[in-house]
Amino acid sequence: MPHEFDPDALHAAEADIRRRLADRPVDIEVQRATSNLYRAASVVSRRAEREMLADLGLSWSAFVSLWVLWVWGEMDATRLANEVGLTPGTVTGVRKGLETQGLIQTRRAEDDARRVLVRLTDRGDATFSEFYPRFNAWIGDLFGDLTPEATTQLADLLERVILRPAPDVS
Amino acid sequence: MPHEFDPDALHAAEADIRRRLADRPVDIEVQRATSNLYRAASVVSRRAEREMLADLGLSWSAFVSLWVLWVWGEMDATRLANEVGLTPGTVTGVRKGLETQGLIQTRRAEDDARRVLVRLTDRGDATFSEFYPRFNAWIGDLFGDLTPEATTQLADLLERVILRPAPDVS
DNA sequence: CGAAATTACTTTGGACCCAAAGTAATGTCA
DNA sequence: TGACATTACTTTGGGTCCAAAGTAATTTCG
Repeated sequence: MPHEFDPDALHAAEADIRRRLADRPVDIEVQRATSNLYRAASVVSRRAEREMLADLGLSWSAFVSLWVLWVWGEMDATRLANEVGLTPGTVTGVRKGLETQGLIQTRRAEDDARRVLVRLTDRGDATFSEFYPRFNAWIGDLFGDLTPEATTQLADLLERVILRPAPDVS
Repeated sequence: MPHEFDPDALHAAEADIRRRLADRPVDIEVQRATSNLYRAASVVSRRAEREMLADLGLSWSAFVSLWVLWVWGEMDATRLANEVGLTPGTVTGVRKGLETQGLIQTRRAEDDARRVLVRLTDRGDATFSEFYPRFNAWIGDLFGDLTPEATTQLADLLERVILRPAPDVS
């Protein structure tokens, strides 16, 4: 059986933390948000890969790359890396995999031979268009506990964390 | 320079998504929450490893393991895996690293020779006690945009995602 | 123009982590 | 008691990802 979290253990953990660090309530909440953030991301991507993406032979990052290209159309590798949240080096690998699967195709930009333009193939577009509604229903179920308002709020809060600037090292 | 997200690109992305999928507003928010979740987790753990944990030679998971042991005291490897959100196999590796660094020690349970009990060494406890306030200040700054209430709400929303049961495969 | 800097991407090396199979200890039950 | 199941952990094999160094194209500037 694949690895999952134990609800009782999580709740016991929180009660225990509150007791032990009762004099630093703000710290506890920050630590709890941090810990839950990492665990929630793991849960979602692992379960998605296992329950939805395995059929298509896609990793989480490969799937997100397809999603970005499906929504936006052709773009260069640097922008794709930025959108998906990967390093350029990792995108090179993901790209090659998707290219081998025939889901995307790449070409050099005419005006700048350094840039690599990436887009879905017809097959990639058809595959993704067929798949996406199913995926969306699945992921919606994962957030099914949350009202639409709560989902929006979650997205907003996370965005503020993502966009927090790195500390000034000057 | 290490890899970071571009705020402008993220906002442009969202505007574009809204335009292209304007007829499915709920789906968009779910997808946005999912995407931001993964990216926020990456940003936090990567930045923590680079800016805070590199000095101590700790990975994110090793750090969280120490934190759990510091708060709770001795526990067996299975519970540690559960608390940190790793598979048992991964915990074996993390444990060996921390043991080599002299920060934790392990022993077999007297009443059940299968169980491995893990706890901080005196040095591990001292090291972590000295380090934790600095780390907490740093991570607090990362969430600095959020009010205490918003931080609590974020933690709560994430917890609901973590605890969502796997779909029934019966 | 041409050297130096910058940009866009690729390669390399290694850390991390999981799933699945394997090992050893304990529990169950006829 | 003894076969079988279960539990706790470890090992193995492989995928994913990053940081840093490397390559090639383009831009900047004296």
